[in-house]
Amino acid sequence: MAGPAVSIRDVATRAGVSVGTVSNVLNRPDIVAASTRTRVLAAISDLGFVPNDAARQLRRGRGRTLGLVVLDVANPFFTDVAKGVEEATGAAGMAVIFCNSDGDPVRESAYLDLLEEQRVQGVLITPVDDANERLVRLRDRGVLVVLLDRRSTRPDVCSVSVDDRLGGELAGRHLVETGHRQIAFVGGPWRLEQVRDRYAGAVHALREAGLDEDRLRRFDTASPTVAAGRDAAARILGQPRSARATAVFCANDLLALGVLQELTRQQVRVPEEIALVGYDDIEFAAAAAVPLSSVRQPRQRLGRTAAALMLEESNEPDVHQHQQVIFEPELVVRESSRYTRRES
Amino acid sequence: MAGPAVSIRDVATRAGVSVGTVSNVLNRPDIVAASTRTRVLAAISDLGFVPNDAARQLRRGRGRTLGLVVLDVANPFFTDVAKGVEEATGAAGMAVIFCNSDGDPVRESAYLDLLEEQRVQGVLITPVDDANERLVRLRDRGVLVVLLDRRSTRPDVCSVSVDDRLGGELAGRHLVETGHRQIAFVGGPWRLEQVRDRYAGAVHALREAGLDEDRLRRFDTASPTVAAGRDAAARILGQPRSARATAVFCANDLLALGVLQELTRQQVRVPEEIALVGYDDIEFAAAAAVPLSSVRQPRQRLGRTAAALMLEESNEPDVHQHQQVIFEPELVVRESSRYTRRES
DNA sequence: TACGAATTGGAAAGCGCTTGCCCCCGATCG
DNA sequence: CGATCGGGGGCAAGCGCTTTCCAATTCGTA
Repeated sequence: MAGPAVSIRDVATRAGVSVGTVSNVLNRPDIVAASTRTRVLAAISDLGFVPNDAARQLRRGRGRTLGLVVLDVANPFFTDVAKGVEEATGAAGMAVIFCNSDGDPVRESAYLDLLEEQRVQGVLITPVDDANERLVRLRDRGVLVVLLDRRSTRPDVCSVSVDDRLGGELAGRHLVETGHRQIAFVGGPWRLEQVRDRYAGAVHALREAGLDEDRLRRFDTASPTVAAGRDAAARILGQPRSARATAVFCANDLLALGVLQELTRQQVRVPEEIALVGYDDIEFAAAAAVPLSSVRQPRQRLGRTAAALMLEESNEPDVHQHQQVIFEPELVVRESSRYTRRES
Repeated sequence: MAGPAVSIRDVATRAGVSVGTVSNVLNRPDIVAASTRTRVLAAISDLGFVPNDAARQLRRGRGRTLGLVVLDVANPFFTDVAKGVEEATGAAGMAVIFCNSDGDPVRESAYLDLLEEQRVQGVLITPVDDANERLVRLRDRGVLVVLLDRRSTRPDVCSVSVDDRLGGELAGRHLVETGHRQIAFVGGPWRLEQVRDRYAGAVHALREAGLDEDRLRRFDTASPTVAAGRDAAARILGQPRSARATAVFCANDLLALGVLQELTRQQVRVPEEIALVGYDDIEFAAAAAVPLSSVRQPRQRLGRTAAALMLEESNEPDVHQHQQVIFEPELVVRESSRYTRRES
């Protein structure tokens, strides 16, 4: 059943050359004479030889894979980021080990162990919390680390992120300008820096408009998922009518979609009774029951840039400058917040 | 910067034992005396030793990773499948290399090469076409192969799928029963067996009702995405009113969401003017502008089962029986098709 | 024709780990 | 009390590949 497992030696024998020469054909084809090269290549394809990357990696010290650790595979935001990463790495012939921490520090840590055992070239990660200690240790061992969707606090670690504070501000300002004075913020877990920053941005927008910051009421969620969104909406609707928010700003679109579902179920009209703004502008936001206003992030670009930074650091360590790339988000207004409230 | 790369030898020295003993502590702790074991363990943690999986793999012949090749990472169907896979493999301490063929045979093949180089234990794959030849070759080389969301035609290859024909039938029958006589089928690329089977199922439902099969009109799409769905809807609406379909059955929910968007944009009422049924029942289907009827598949279970099959074959080759697992889909009726048409 | 330079390919030393084999030593048995 | 037994651990041979160092061959040139 299991084939004969052809190795570089078999190729060498068949081509009538030494093992070293075959290796050269594989890695530095230019230094071997054309005639020998074709002969070796022929032997390779005759035998169906596929080099063993483990052996290569063992010899070279580091492999051709890199790890990508995200908070949630099921979140389209992250799948788009992953696409960007893949785009950049695929071109460089590298494999991506895709890990899903699910926002759980324990799982995150387990995956980091695994990646370390694999001797990956580097790790692109959206950390669950500020687990910098663990990441610094990784780096000290020679594993490149690039923070994804999170600003690095250390000058010697690259990061690619989007200005979440600004995003929060855009959303907050938009809601204030359309007349809202009681706004609910749905997000969580609070442990996530993204959530805190988006909240802070919204608070800033309120202050800027001369409003008291307690106009923005936090509804924490256990996770950034559709189900958690439905749950949060139920809590919001549980408030006495007079104190109830007239607008909801969600830390991501999954939550917003959940909120929207629950509001619809309870027959609350969006945006007339409650306006809604999400975050990420995932593809499904535009297709929602009420097309969702959302803060757009350059998702694929985020991934592509992070991967590029890593590859650069890996291939040209001397040229490479550590940097914190920050993109700007952009507010996309759709139905869900297209209703201007009379001041009350 | 790069740390001292501690190897098993350093651990051995520090613990005052031989390299072999350290290895034994790692792999067969029971055969090592308790006192030695604790000493070694202490050394390991003092030094922060992390075993090099490449070396282990080289020695053992095969690694602790497996490949998962899907048609589209951005499709929630596949991310849910991936979650199932991860669930099963994570428990077994295995890593998943997540690959995205994007429905492109070339990319698929490139990823297969890569996985082969990595000497993965096995590959879980939703093949782009019936590229069985390539997969059989893989198998002959000792790489386990399990087909995912696709029925295996060979008795010696495991597969886990959902009965797509039945799914198509359920959708078709439902539409026929609610009075539709002109139905559009949106799906593609036609190359995908899933698409063809779902279509065939719907055709069967028509026949069963004594209707001519040309009542089901195919609108092929280049890809199973939201954008392609919008495009297909435009084509459907381009038909003369009299011949225009009163219902659309889409080969997946992404397409259905796209169709819905375009219909809404052109102010065609769903379901009154045109009813809509999707496939997969992704989470976003229920949250759509008009909640989408859809054929539900046990997504996570699909992934979990496939991974379990692979692990079983890997760990207990003698016990293992190759099998073709087939789950049954289920129709979930929501707003988008909840309107019964008068016969015309 | 002959010498050195340049080119080409071979030999061999590991990379870090697993594992079969063997040895040592204290315990058990006749 | 000597021979036997068996558990614990050391030794060393590679796994498949890369890469450095050299030897051999070829070519250009005087």
